[in-house]
Formats: sequence, C-alpha cells, structure tokens
Amino acid sequence: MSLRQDEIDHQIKILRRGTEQITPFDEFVKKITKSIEQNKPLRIKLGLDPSAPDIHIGHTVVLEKLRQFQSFGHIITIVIGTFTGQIGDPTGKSETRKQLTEEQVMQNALTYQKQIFKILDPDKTEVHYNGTWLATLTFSDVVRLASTFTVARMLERDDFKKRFTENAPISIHEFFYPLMQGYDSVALASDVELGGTDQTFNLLAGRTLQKEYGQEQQIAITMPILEGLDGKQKMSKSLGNYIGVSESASEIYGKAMSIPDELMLKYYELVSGVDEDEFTVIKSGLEDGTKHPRDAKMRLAYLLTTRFQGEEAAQTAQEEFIRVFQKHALPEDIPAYDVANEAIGIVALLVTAKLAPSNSEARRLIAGGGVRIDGEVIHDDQWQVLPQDGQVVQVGKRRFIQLRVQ
RNA sequence: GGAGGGGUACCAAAGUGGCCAACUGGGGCGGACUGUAAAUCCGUUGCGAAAGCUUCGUAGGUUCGAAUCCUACCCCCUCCA
Repeated sequence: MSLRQDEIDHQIKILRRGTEQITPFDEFVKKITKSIEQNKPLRIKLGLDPSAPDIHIGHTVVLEKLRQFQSFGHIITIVIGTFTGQIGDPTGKSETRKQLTEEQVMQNALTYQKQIFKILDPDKTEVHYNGTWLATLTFSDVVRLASTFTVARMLERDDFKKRFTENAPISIHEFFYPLMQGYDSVALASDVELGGTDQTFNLLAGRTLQKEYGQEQQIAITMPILEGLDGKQKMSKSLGNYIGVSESASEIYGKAMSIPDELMLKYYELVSGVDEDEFTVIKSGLEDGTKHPRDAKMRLAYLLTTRFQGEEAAQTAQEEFIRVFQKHALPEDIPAYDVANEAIGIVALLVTAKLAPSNSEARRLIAGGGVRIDGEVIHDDQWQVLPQDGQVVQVGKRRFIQLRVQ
C-alpha cells in the first residue's frame, strides 16, 4: 500500500470519527482521494447565525471537526448569516427576528470570530458574510432558486413535516431558508458542509442547488446534537442550558459539574478533546464501577475549563469548587459590598445587594432557610443586621457577598 | 372574501360570574440527603411589613362582585374560496 493511500485512510478515519452521518460517504472518499492526489485542499463550509453571538460548547462539536479538517490542510469557510439572520430561523414558532443593524451584525461577527478562533486557526480560515451575495439576487434569481424544490420535497424536512401534519403554521419565507443556505454553498463552491443533525435538510439543499448551478456537489456531514445541562434539550442559549466558551473558568467548571451523570460520556466524546485511549479507560471505569462518577465528572470539568480558559484557570476553578461545594468553605474571592455603618433590615440588605430581586423573594429565601450570615442561618426576616467589616452574607450555595463598612 | 377556533403568570396548560393571586406540569429558586451545582425527596415561585394593591390580549361596559357576561379594537391559528 502506498504512502498516499495511508494518508487517505488516515484522514478518512479521523474525519469520520464522531460524525452522525456523511452523505454520501463514497463521494466523500472520492473527494478526499482527489484532494490528496492533486494536492488541492477541500473547501469546508460552516454557516453561523449572527443573532446570538455567544458560542457555547454545543457549537464546538462541529468546530472541533472543522479543526481536524484544517489540520489536514483543508480550507475552512465560515459563513456568517448576515442576510439569513434577518429573515429569522424557521424553528417552531420563531418570533420574528429583530432586524439587526449593520453595526450589530459586524460586532457580532467579530465576537464570533474571537470565540471561533479559540479552536480554529485564524490564518487558515476564510470568513464570509452571506449578505454579500444574497442581497444582490434579483427576483428572477429567487424564482430560479425556488423552482428547484417542490413543496412536497420541502415538507420532507422534519420540522416542516411535523408542523404541517399538526396544522401548525409554516410561513412561505421559511422555505427560503434552506434555499438561501444552499445558495451559500454555490457562492462558495464548497466541497463539504458541516452541521448538526438538525441541519441535514439544509445541507442537502446545498447539493441540490449546486447541481442546478452545474457545480460539483458538496458532501453533507452531520454531527450529533449535544444536549444541554438539563440533559434533555439541545444546548442553546435561549434555553439557558449552555456552557459558553467565553464564560469564566469557575462558571465552566461548575456548569460542567451540573450535567447529569448519564451525559458525561457523550461530553467526553464530543467536546472534551480526550484521545480515544483515555476515553476508553474512563468509559470502562464507569461501567465496572472502579471509577467514581464524581471524579470522572471533575476530570471532564477540568478538561473543558482548560480548553477554553487555560490550565491555570482550570486548576484554580477546581480548587475553588472543592472548597466551596465539597467542603462548604467560603470561596476565595467574595465580591465586596459597601454598606453604611448602621443597622439595616436583612430583607433590605438582600435586595439592595441584589442577592434577591424583591422583598418578597428575600423573605421567601429566609423562610426557606437559604440565607446565612457568617454561616449562621437567618430565620427571622425582621432581623436587623449591624454590619461588621468582613461579614459574609450568603444566599443559597453559590451567592456570597462580603460586607465592607463605609 | 366567507366560516370557525384562540390570546391566562418564565413556558405549557386548567379555570368559563363569588370558594381565583388563579389547578397542574415544566423551568427557576431554596432546603434535605449525597457522590457534584448528578439523581431523589421536600418547600417555594406577582408586589407589599401588613392591611391591602396590581394581574388572565387592549379599551370600555353590565354587576354588590368578572379571567369568567356584553361591546369595540388589536393579534394569532384552522378550514372553505
């Protein structure tokens, strides 16, 4: 077997790992082969929506795969959906998207890039804005695009089909979403497009349109969807079940510790960055009970934190976590809160220090035994606090302030 | 254009004249337990110190009293054309 064949096999083996589906796989093999034989990199596309510019680890599943392509010398093309983002995402009862101003879009795009480049190499990544080509299409161009699909074909898409059978509304413009995304692939002449499994239809639309425009068709690679912290629904910012890549080390660490045990292995596999060997060890350890789930999760949390905030910050976050949650000691850095040197009702203190949103809520917290001053549970909501420098007020397990008398 | 259905708290969803600040589930928050901010269990979830006040698409009206009845308006959905 030739060296070249080894390289082909190697790329395919790595690139295939962890994917949900590669459609069609044989064409993918051909493309990789051709790319290596002709020493011509493939163009790998990923589309991103600029309306929510916070990248979370759910996105990194796909980004990590892109990084692998990049490591083999392929070209990554990121499409920021400046145009599509204004139309609105056709998921369920999407509220009409706020029209973003150009500055907002550009700003979001920059935020995106900063986060993406925690994983990808900026020097080997092209960034495009699809408004560049979509905004200039004429109505007759649009008609041509639309004529490539029948309504029946559109209704094959899972969420359309579901809504259609349930008599839920589907707006016409939602049909344009896959068309626009597909046209992006034409504009970029992409060889491969990546996305979550929920993107399957849109990725395939790219193939249809490329054929219509006489291009070689792209390969659709789908990656598994990562469930969020609740363990049930897709990780997303709007559901609040996410870990953002730009969050503080202690947030990332803590959130990782809050994922359900059952989800640990999936996180290990998709976002931790561990190699296959360590993954296997952890997996079997959990299965035969020799590995404590808590320790496995701590390792996971450590890996994730390291990945996005560096090893040093991860170390600190871990120590902090052990101190605060396992030993119930005080955290290292407690935010200071300035108070006047006079008695103040506990309820008022909680509210003004923003530990509670309203007096009623503050009283509820007290009634529930969730409020402590220097470790002493406060039961009386009429309690008057005589502030002393350094006194620690705690709400629940995670919120602390330290009083600083003025 | 015509006919019908609907808008209830963070979300979903009951309630159809007083017992409704509003069942229930999810989510959130707090507590217990633990192996972690897992799981499980318990409590709580409009504001107000309280009396009470403001909430059930919007604005009016009927009534001793309305989320519940009437009128107008706005919005959403379905079917027919």
